[in-house]
Amino acid sequence: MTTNNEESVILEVKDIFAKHLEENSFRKTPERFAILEEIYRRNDHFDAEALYIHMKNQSYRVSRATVYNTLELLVTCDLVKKHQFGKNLAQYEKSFGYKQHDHLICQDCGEVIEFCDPRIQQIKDMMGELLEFKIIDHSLNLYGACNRNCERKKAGNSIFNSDLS
Amino acid sequence: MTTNNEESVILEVKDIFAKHLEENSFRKTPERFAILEEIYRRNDHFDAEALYIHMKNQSYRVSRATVYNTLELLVTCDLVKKHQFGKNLAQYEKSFGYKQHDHLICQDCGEVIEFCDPRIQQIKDMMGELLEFKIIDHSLNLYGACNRNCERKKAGNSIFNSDLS
DNA sequence: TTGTGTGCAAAAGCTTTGCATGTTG
DNA sequence: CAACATGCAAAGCTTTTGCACACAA
Repeated sequence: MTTNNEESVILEVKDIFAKHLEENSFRKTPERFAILEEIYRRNDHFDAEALYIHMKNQSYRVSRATVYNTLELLVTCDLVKKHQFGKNLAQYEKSFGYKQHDHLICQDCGEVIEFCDPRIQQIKDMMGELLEFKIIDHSLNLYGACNRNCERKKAGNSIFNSDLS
Repeated sequence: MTTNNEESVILEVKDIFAKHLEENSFRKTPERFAILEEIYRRNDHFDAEALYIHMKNQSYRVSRATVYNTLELLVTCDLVKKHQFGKNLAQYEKSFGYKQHDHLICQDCGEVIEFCDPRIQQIKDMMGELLEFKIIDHSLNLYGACNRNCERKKAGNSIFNSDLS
């Protein structure tokens, strides 16, 4: 993950966001792009308040209302994904260029690990057909306890794949 | 689902709850058993407020604090399951004697359909081993739109509205 | 009798809304 | 210039907490 790559991703998602705003006659404000950039410089799961505080700390003048409003816009155009990991607190993560993945959450330390499994897509397809539902989205969270010392793992965050297909 | 069967289930879960309370030196209060009974007479997904209102409407004197406290106890001893269907609102359902199942949620009308798929257990087992996690629980929600008339359903069955009757 | 549980109301925490001001198109 | 977006603060909602009283053990 080079800095150059990060920069090019940011340019790309800004472009996507700009198009989305244009298509829906929303205004291209500096706040909206600043929030998008801030999100794409992160590599973790975060809540709205953390994002707001982090921008404040960088002396960026932005309000909670705008943060929430922009997050909603970004979710709508699939640049950001919104999660609920068992608490009454929405968590977000960037989603452009990411493979569909699910989450394993340690109930002791809160660590979130990502994983992929093709069977989940099979379940979606099958249940959609069986129950006559048009399935748009899903959320699969596994809750448990990491077997090793939570504190050390809290630092890192990894993506594992087990692609059976 | 005969009434006799419902009554015997209620007796059984009250017994389980009583044992759980004893084992943990919690007191067996009438409120706690009344809430348990109320939950086991329902067949839907409900939120804490709906349960509270419903008991109030039956002239049962109970407080929100006790409802939340008791729900927590019931979740701990696996008599009730707690869900988050994408909103900042916890939903509950009785869980004794129920096969493990997951949920399909209509984003238009809020209808909740339950389904089972053995592959989810396979995913849990595999990911637990692969990622060295002891998996305790999971939540799989599929979100989408039911292909048929949502509006009719919206009136009768909405998990997002309290049953005040 | 003792200490936990309860009811009530206030507080806390996350999110949304109203309004005056600023800025995009 | 008009309409929409923003900032700020207040309000809304769900859930938790503090305190005095009640009651289970």
